[in-house]
Amino acid sequence: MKIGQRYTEVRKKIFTAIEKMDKPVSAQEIYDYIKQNYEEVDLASIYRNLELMNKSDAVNVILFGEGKKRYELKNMKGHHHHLFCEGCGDIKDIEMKEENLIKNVKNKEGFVIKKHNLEFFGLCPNCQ
Amino acid sequence: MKIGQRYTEVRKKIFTAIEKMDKPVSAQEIYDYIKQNYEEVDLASIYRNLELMNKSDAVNVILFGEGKKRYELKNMKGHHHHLFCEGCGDIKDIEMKEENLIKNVKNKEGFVIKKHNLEFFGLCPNCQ
DNA sequence: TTCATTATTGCAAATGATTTGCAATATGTC
DNA sequence: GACATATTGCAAATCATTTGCAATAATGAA
Ligand SMILES: [Mn+2]
Ligand SMILES: [Mn+2]
Ligand SMILES: [Zn+2]
Ligand SMILES: [Zn+2]
Repeated sequence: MKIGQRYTEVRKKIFTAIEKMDKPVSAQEIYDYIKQNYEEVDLASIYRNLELMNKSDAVNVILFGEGKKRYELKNMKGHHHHLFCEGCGDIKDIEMKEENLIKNVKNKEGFVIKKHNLEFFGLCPNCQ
Repeated sequence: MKIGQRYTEVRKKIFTAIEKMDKPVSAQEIYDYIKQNYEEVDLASIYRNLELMNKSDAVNVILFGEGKKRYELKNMKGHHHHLFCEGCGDIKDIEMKEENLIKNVKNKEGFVIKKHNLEFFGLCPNCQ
C-alpha cells in the first residue's frame, strides 16, 4: 500500500477523507470533504492520487453507471460487493460469502433488487 | 421491448448495429458502425435512444471503468456476465450458472483474472 | 541543518463522454 | 393528403477526468 514515493499532506488528507466518509466516494466528494475539514486540495491532485492509489491497490474503483467513478479503501473491509439504490443513490455493502451470493442476496437490506452486474477483470491470453 | 412510440429508421439502425457488432458497444461505436453501413445518424440521437432502450429494458448497460458506458441487447442472449481484458480491452461473455460462479470462473477463456466487481441495483426501503 | 534533486502540487486549459434547447422533420392517425 | 406531435439534427452546454507547465514541498546527501 505504498502510493508514489512521498507521504505528502495531500495524500494524508485523501486517505483520511475516504476513510471518514466510509462509503464509496467520488473524486468530487473527496474534494468537498477536504475543503470543509482542511485546506483545499486541487481536484487534479485528487484525481492523480486516486489513479496512483488504484494502481498500487490501495483503493477499489466501484461503478454504478452514474457517469463517474467511486473509490473505496481496500484495507478497511474485506472483499465485498454493493447494493445501489436507483432511487436515491444510497449504497450498502454486501458482505455475504460468494457461494450462491446472487441467489441469497435477494431482499437483503430491505432492497428490492432489480438486477446485478458482475464483471471480471484480468488479462487475456495475448496480454499476459 | 417497446422503445418510445414510433419505430423510426434511426431506431432500426441502432438495433441492427448493436446486434451485428455482437459485443458490448459504446455509443460512439454504434455511431461509427451506422455511419459506415447506412446514412449517418446524429450521436445525440443515439444517446437519447440508448437511454430509452435502457429504461424500457431493451439493452443492458455494462461498465468496465473505461470512462464510458457499453450497451448490449437484452433479448439476444440469456442473462450473463463478462470478462474484460485490462490489456487490450477484449471482452468475453461468461455464461456459467451463478452458483459458485466467482470461484469457478478462474482461468475461464485463458484469462488470468485479477478481480471482479459485483454490484446489485434496485430500490431501497425509502424509494420503493 | 542546509542544500539539491525531483516528485508532487496548483492552476488553467484541454479532452472526451454525455446532455440539452430548439427548430426542422418524420411518423402514425384521421 | 393534412394534422399533431414524437423524434431528429445541429450547435452549444455540461460534467468528469486528464494534461502541460511552472511553482512548491519532501527526502536524503553533505
Ligand atoms: Mn463497500
Ligand atoms: Mn455480453
Ligand atoms: Zn433509495
Ligand atoms: Zn487482452
